[in-house]
Amino acid sequence: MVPKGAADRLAYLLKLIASGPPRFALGELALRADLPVSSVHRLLQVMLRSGLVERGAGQSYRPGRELHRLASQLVARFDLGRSARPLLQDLVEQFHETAVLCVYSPAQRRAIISEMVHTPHPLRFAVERGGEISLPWGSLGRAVLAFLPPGEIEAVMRENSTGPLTGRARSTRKEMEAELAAIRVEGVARYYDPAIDIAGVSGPVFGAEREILGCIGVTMPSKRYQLHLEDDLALAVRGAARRLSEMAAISHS
Amino acid sequence: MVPKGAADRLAYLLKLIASGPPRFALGELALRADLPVSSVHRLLQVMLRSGLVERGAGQSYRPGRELHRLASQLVARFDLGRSARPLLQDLVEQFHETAVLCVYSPAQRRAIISEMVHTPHPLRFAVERGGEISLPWGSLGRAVLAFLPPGEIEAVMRENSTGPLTGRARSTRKEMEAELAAIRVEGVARYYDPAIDIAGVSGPVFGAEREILGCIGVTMPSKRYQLHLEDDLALAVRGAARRLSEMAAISHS
DNA sequence: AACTAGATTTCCGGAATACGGAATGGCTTT
DNA sequence: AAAGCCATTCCGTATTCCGGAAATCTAGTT
Repeated sequence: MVPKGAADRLAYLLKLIASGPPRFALGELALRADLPVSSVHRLLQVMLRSGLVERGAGQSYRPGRELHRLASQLVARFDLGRSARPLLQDLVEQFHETAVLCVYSPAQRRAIISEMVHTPHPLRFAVERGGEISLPWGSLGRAVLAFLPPGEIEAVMRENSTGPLTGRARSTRKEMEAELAAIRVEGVARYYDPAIDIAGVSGPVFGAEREILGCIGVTMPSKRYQLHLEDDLALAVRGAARRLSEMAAISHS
Repeated sequence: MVPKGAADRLAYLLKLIASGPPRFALGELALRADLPVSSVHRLLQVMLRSGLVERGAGQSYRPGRELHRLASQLVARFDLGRSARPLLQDLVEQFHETAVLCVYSPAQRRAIISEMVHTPHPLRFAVERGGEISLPWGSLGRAVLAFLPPGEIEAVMRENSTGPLTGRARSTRKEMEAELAAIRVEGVARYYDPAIDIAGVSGPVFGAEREILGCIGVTMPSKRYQLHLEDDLALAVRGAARRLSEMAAISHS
């Protein structure tokens, strides 16, 4: 479960630190990491030496300036969230429904809501930045799932066997594969489930080498789904996703 | 010179990768890192496993999605460059001279230009994002240097013994210490050197725990320096730097 | 001020892993 | 089709890592 070997563990701890609080204690980190305190301590010494973490007031640690510098360098090259924002705003203006950007994390095999522009409608979903999206359900998840490498799809399907909202068993492997194939052909994932009053359309976003980065989607109560000219919506969503993919490709060339 | 031990080397390579090209080859990285190819290869396997790097087309490597995710998380919490931008713009509007944000990298003991808003004047310096600032010279460097821990100041002074532009030896250790003390008292660093036609005023920017993050400064040809009401300029620069420090502190609490 | 509870830091022997030169294997190019 | 280049694997050695336990340190309390 927990990584073994100094290098593996350093990478593991870095992720925990980046996603953790701005100040943390040794013991607390050891607990989150599920590692012996002395081992975490030794690795923190390494990170201190390289500036990736620093000491704070009292006896606390914090992400270091070198880590922030490293992050800035990467984000300066291309910031998916920032680039997506105007596209999301356009979608909301056009359809008056909530538009979101999801980013996919291959290591955790999870999709996370990264950016979001809300609909003006008072009835909307309580999605929030940082919220997790289940890959096998909903348009957002499936827009990503459909474009994962085959082996990864298998793994995701094994891990998530029941739905997060409905709790009911998912469709069979075969049905699902057919649905994903359809998504690959059309270039967007549609979802419509009156039972839980949710609907949406999402398009995949790719990186410079056509690896999947996430998706752009528009979600709404299923009641409002029919009101839209569905093909217009699908066209616009696919267009936005493709534009974003192009921007990612250009910035990495 | 090059780090030894798997964890140290992983941190070292991560920095090289983040600051390197968006696609790279094993051999190339090994060369930049000054490490044996087989050692770099082994460490890249570790990073692949954790998603920090990924394979690209052909046989190339690239920064992985996990690394971008990690970077986004950190930057989302607080983005110094983004927060500084409006402050820089205000300074330029007010004084019509180039305003810049420098960030300090403690590991390399260097300051780098991170954000910049140019003066409308046609005569201006060819400073660019990513350009290095020598710490012992100029207002930008000294605004940072003055607020480093004593041991670090010593180290910087030992490393840089001659100026980058003038090439002349720096003032004595004693003189320099007096100048830095004055900067600490006043809260801004002033620089005025007609010999190389450069002048500027800079203020230090601190993090949540008063560690120095960098500085905000306004630079100009020395000819134009007298035209400004110097105290107004110093006051405005110090104000901007303090505002930015407050923003950093708030976002990390 | 002295004490206590909690945390961090150091220590150390045993074991696992990192190390890197050299050989192999696989792309890409001429 | 062949050659050159680069990535990958192999393997014996030696170094580093590992983690429980002891020693220190810090902060809070009596």
